Formats: sequence, structure tokens, C-alpha cells
Amino acid sequence: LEGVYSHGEIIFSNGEKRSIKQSNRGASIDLAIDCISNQGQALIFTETRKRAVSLALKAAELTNRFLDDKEKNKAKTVSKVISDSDDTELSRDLAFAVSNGVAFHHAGLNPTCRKIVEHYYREGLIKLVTATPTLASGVNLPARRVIISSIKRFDIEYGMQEISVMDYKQMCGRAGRPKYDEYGEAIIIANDPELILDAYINAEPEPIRSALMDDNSIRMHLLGIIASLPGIDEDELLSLFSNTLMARYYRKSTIKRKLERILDYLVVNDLITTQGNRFIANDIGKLASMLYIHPETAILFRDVILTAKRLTPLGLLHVITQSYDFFPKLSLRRKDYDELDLIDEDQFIIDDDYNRSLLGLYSWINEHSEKFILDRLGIEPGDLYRMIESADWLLYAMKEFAKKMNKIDAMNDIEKMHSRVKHGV
DNA sequence: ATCGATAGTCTCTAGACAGCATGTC
DNA sequence: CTAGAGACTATCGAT
Repeated sequence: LEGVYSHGEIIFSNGEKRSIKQSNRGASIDLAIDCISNQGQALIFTETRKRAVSLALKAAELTNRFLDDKEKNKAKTVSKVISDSDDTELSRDLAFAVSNGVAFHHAGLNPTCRKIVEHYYREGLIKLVTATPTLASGVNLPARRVIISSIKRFDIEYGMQEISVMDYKQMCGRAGRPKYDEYGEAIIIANDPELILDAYINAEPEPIRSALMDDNSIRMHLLGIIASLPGIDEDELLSLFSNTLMARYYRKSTIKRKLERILDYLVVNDLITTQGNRFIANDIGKLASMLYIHPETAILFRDVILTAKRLTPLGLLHVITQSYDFFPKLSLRRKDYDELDLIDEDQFIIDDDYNRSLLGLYSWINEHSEKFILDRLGIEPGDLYRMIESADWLLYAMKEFAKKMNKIDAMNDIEKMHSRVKHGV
């Protein structure tokens, strides 16, 4: 069941209406509390992490009274585990929220917190979760009522944009817990109900466009195919690509031109070689495809290993964080220019080459705490965790590159860095 | 001089696949 | 170009 909320009233797509008690805490909390007072669990999707946190904290006072004594005790225990999971204010906020039967959930949380929130929401201890879209695409956490606090989302290129019907349906999908509730509701908060009904609730999702037409993904696929089918020729490659979704939207000649250009790119950068009209991946190309490293990254790694006089810790982190495969890449904020002194002066790189991920990882291997990294650099534990994971993987791959290239010194340098990143020293 | 309230200004914005080896329940 | 919350700053006034 889907509906729109505006001015104290839900209008459902089947014409039913329901009025909601309003408070001064905002529409999404009103809707959530309304659901919880009827023994349901609610889920609010917010547009930013900050908003998820602040909504959860605001709701805490109200959700508290829906916990019985037994639940309150349990919530206390769980809340302790959360605040002990790291030393940041973020987990302290979460601990406070959970002790009151509400939680927020986004990718900034460390994995422990994320799992705890998911687990105890499923168990029913947590009555309300405020979340960013992590929860829409990832974990399956059903709720009686899903509340979409706004259909606008900030986009770095286009500013405020309305989310796609696809994204909306994705969030709706979390409504209704088959075992517990006989129905689920998805409610959008907006001022113009009729518009929303047409644009989202009664709308068809946009057709799936193939993401394969993007240059970078073709590069990756093409290298993969050539590595696993050595000796394949252009016609065979073309017919392979003609069977993909991409072929439904583009003409054969367009695809052919694209393939040729990218084959050329792979040849010029020495990842594959031609024998007549056939293609074979060479050692580095094969290795890259085996390790799932993007060609762009492979080229970068190879060139660095080949040309760098020595591989300093900072230099290595710099290469890793700049590479195509590194995620998450956090760019410098204005005030981060003050933090550049975290880096030893003798290992100097040009200012605008820095990014926040590099600073974060560098602080990490110099044994700064999660709190330090969040306070000084604004990198939340979950992001740090993924940066470490990503760096771990890439350093491993880079070490394999050095091994293949018989660069023993480089290999040792990289391996040393690899274990530093892994263990945070 | 210090503190504080207030209004104006500035800044910032979701998520995320992958290798391998070892550890833990 | 579009929005809105929170951090930050400048200003003024009272103690």
C-alpha cells in the first residue's frame, strides 16, 4: 500500500485517507510514532547521514515509552556494546538512540554497529530506524511502514534532483514484513500529493539502461574476455558484445567503433598484444584480470613500479588512493588544508594531489584513533573501514605486480606497507 | 574585558564490487 | 540553477 503524506493526512493510492497527530518534531517522526503506537515498526529514509542521525536522536524521547522494562534492560546492554565498538561521538549517539529503542543506519557506521542495528531491528527491540539508502539496496530489513522523508536528493552535478522511480520502488520494497504484518505501507512526504501519485506511485520504473556502454566498464570487460579467451579475434569479440544488454540500445557500428578504440587503448598501454587479427593478454594484463584490477589501475601500478626510484609509505598510499579502483575517495574540504601538516614535511607531494582518503589512511598507519580521524578529517568509522579494506586489496595486487615484474625491492616495500595498513601501525 | 544571544554567512551533501590468508564462533 | 541543516562568524549589548 502506497501513499503520500501532506498537512497531517495520508492519502493512499486506493483513495483511503488517514489523519496523523502532528507534533513539532517533523512529519517523518509523526508518521513513525503513529505506526509504532499500533505495534508496528517503522523505517525512515533520509537524504543525508547527518539527517538520519539527528532524526533518530530527536525521536529517541518518544520511542522510549514503547519499550517495556525487559526491553529497556536489553537495550542498555546492547547500547553498551555499541559505545564500546569505537571511541567516536557517532557511536555514542547511536548508543544513546538504541537505549531508547531507535537507531540510525548509514555507511559511516563501523561494521559492528551496522550488524547490531540490523539484528535488533529484526528482533523488534529497535522500533524505528532512520537510514540512508544503504538499507534500500543492501540488507533486507522489512518494516510495517516505510517513510520517505523527501524525494529530493542532492547531486553534485545537477544540484537538487528528484530521485528515480527505480530508487523509490527500491525503498518501497522494504515495506511489509511477510511473517508479522498483513500489509506494509510506503509513504512519501510531500506538499503536492497529486503530483507524487502520478510521478511515483502510479508510475512505471524507468527502463534499465545498460551500464556497459561506459568506457571504463568496457575496458574492464574486454581485458577480462581476452585474458580468459586468448587468441580471440575482433569479430568474435563483437559478437560477444552483441549479446549483451548494451546491444539493445546501440547500433552495431557504434559498438564496433567503441570496441576498436578500446582494443587500441589496451594494445598501446601494453596490456594485450596482437598476433595478426587475434588478441592475447600479456603477463600484466592477465594478472590484472585475475585480480579484478581495472586496466587503468594496472597501468598506473606498473608504471609506478617501473619508474619510481623508491617507494615511500606516503608515496604508496598516494598511488593507491588515486587509483581507479580505490573507494571511497573523499575529496578535500576547505578546512582540510589546515590538516596537511599531519604529513611529514620531508615526504612532500604537491598540494592538490592530496585527498582526504590519503590523509585518513596516513593517520591510520600512524596509529591515530577513529575519534581523531573523525574529528580532524570528518571520516566516519565505516568509511575508514572500507578505505582500509580497499587499500589492503590494492596493495596486495600491487605486490603481485612487483613480483611478476621481478622487482624484489619494490615488492618488499609494498608488502611492508600492506601489513602496516592491515594492522594500523 | 568577558560572555552571550542573535542574525547573517558559509559549507556540505548516498552507496560501493574485488584477492588471499588467517582467525573466530 | 535547484534545498536545507548545521557549523561558523560578526555584531551588538549587557554585565
